[in-house]
This record gives sequence, structure tokens and C-alpha cells, in this order.
Amino acid sequence: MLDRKFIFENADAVKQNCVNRNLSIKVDQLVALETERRSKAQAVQDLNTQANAKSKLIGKAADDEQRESLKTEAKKLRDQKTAGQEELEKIEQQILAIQTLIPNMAHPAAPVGKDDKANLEITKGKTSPRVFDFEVLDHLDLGQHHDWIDFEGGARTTGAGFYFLKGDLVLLDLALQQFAISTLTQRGFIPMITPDLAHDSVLEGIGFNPRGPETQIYSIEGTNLSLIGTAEITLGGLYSGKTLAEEDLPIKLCGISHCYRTEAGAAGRASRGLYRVHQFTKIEMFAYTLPDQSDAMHEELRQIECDLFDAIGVPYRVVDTATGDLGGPASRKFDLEAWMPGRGEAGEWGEVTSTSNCTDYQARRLNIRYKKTGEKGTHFVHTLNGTAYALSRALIAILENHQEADRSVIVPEVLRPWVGKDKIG
RNA sequence: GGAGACGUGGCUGAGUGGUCGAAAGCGCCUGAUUGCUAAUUAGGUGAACGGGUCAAACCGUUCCGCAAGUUCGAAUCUUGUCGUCUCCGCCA
Repeated sequence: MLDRKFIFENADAVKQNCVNRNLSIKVDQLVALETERRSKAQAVQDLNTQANAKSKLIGKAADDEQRESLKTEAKKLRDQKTAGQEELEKIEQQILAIQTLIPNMAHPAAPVGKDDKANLEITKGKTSPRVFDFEVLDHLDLGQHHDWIDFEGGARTTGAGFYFLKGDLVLLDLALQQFAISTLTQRGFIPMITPDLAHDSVLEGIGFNPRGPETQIYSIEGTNLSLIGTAEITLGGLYSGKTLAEEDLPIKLCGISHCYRTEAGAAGRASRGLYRVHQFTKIEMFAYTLPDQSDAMHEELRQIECDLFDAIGVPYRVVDTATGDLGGPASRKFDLEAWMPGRGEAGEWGEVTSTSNCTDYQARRLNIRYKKTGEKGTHFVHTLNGTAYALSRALIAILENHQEADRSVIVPEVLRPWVGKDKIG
């Protein structure tokens, strides 16, 4: 959520930002409503002041008669205040409805453009796409050949889009997790295993819409809980309502969680196999920082993502996301797209990580602040998130890039200590 | 799952309808004092929002887990809800 005062005072910039993000939002209406709200609020406050003053006098009244007359006066004022307040609350809700729709201000350096066609490739990984001298299989064919992936069983027990991982692929999955966690721990991240469910209010604070026709989120009937779509939700909710000490920042966390997504309306060749599934495991980085630290932290997260994919020998490109393709809370977003030789006709880039600087957008709604010692008042922290490994997609990248002519798959060297062998299959 | 107790400021903890944004202690900050790695002493010390100011000072409103209710008036009474603790049950 953007600061209301900021919107009010910078309406033109906010409007331009909405245009850049390809959204049409009634910013002018919000400004008008806010103007009305402010004057009404002042009037209500005045009435309350008067009513409070009268009420205080009642306690000190000399006799019953005086007391009763004061009571009548106080009640009248109080009723007026209540009436005013009800109007105020209606306006407040209208403002909030618009305010929640307004996206974060895009970073000045983010490429401007209305959709993903304007995304800017900024760099490539250390590994180049391989030239294969044999017929390439995609990860699903490979997985089924070795009985590593069982979508049929998943469909039988749970439904379409669910799967069992089996055998050596499980070892590879766990090895990726171990490698990511040990790398991140060495770089100052605190490893966390988070709940896989969260309060709807937390989902909303992070910027997810937990219920409604277009939701990507599974919710639990009869509760206000939903299955998380990413550990970003729980790691961001961790300090909701808290005021952190300036000297404790930045806080760097890495969460292991399952992620659940309904993927409503997504299907087709492009999402064959593990690419788009209802449940996967993800190692997620999350950081709370001071405002002037967040750009550097964003850079750090992006670099870690690159290092993690360089380490497993997967070719990738880094994309600076265009304004029109940014999610609401993000000010800037970098994606890593890994080369997936089995995807499409002759291989395609597929998104494997994403790191966003959400500045104070999430912190404002979740009410996460920091305080400088010796200074009055508090400020909102900045929050950032980034994927270390989304296991399902990292597995695709490894299987497809490291396959051999005999259908075996070479295990990246850094993973061998955990897998226990040089190749699988 | 059943029964009970509790939820107050950075912490401990008093407060059962008005003078309570809230005693006291600890912690922290500032000053004084004593030549000794600290003691003594005086004062100060929550947040959000709105107004005000160049900036402050200052003024108002709200906040005692959260929400709703009773009342002229709620930390205090009622209901709901969430959380914590204890006992019992069940269980990996």
C-alpha cells in the first residue's frame, strides 16, 4: 500500500506510475474523497473534544440536577459525533478500496513498458546453452523414463497438477535444498522452516488476494487461513505489527516451505510436467532493511541467485522487469530465466527465480516499522524477496541441461556430496 | 478436544466506572556530585493520526491483545475472538 499522504501530495506522479504499469485507477477520486475526509475528520474530532470535556464535568458535578443536565448535553454531542463518524467510516472505506489498488511506485531505473515485451535482458550466466549431438528429452520424458516423476499417482491421490517425486530425483531435490541453505547460511541468512498456512490478513499484506474468483490461493474453508503460495508470505508476516530496532537491520532470512497455487486458467504445452504445478518446494530469501539499504540488498539477492545457478551449471539470462509486468508491491524486479532445452520446439527460456524490492509497500500494510535509538517516532522498513531455488523448476533445468545420450543425468559437482553419486539414471 | 487462569508502556507489575496515557520498580537519556571501570542524586523517558511551526515548542483525537456492545463517560462491566499458561484427554 502506498502512503495516503504521499498519493495526495503526488497525485500526478502516482497517476503516471499507474499508466506506466498499464493500470487504470481512479486516483483523482481518491484525492477528492481524501479532501472530504480530512475536513469531516476535523469536525468529528472537535465534537469529541467537546463531549469529552462535558463528560469530565459530570464526575465533578455539585448535585444531581446539574449532573442530569450535563448528561443530556454530553449525550447530544456524543450522538452528533457518532453520526459524523459513521459518515467518516464510509468515506474511509471508499478511499481504502482505491488505495489498495494503487501499485508501488516503480524504481526510476526500471524499464518503462506496458508488458513483458519491454523486459530488458541485462546479463547472462557463466554457462552457455549446450549443443546436443543427440535427441533431447524434456524433463517429463526423462523423469518418466527413470520413474522419477509420477503424475498419474499424483492425480489419483490428489488431482491433476500434483505429483510424486521418486528415487534419485528426491535425492537431487534434497541436495539442492541443502546446497542452497548452506550457501545462504554462509552469507548471513538465518534458515527458517515456516508454516505452510497463514492468516488471510498476512496474505493481503504481502499483496496476495486470498479469496475471490481469480485467486491463485487455496483457502481453508471455515477458517481465515490459506495455504501459502510462497514463504515470502510467512517470512513477511513474521514481524507484522512489530517495531524493529534500527541496529538489528538488515535482517536476512531464508525460508523453506511448500508453495501451493491453484494456477487457475493456466495450461498447455508451455506448462508440461513440473513447470506449472499446484505444489512445490521453495527456498526463499527474504530481507528487512532500512530504506537506504534496499537497493544494495536487491543487488545482493540478485547476485546470490546468479551464483546459485552458476554453481549448478545451468545457463540463464537475467531480466529487468518492465513497469507493466511488475506485481503491485514491487518497485523493481529481476527474474532469472534458465535455458530449458526440452521446452518448446528447440528449447526456451523459463523463469526460475524472481527477486523484488517492495520498498515500504508491504511494510505499510503489515505495519512493520523500525525505530532509531534516541530519535522520536518510527518509520517503515523496506522488504525484499528473492527465490533461491524453486525446486520444481530447478529440477527441470538440471535434468534437461545435464542429460546424456544414454538418458542418464550428470549431477552438478556441488550437489554430489548430498546426492552421493556423479550421475543418476 | 474438555476444564480453569491470564493478556496493561522496552521489561516487571499496580490499577474493578470519571481527577488514568495509566502508580512503583528496572532499563534507557540528560544534569549534578564523588578522582576512580561505579555509586549517589534531580529530572526526563510510548506510538499513530490531525492541527501548528522554517524547525521546534505546543494543541487535539485515538490506543491498556483484537473486535463489538452497555454508559454522558470503559484499562476497569458484557459478548465474541485471538494468544499464553496450568490440569485432563488424545496423539506423531
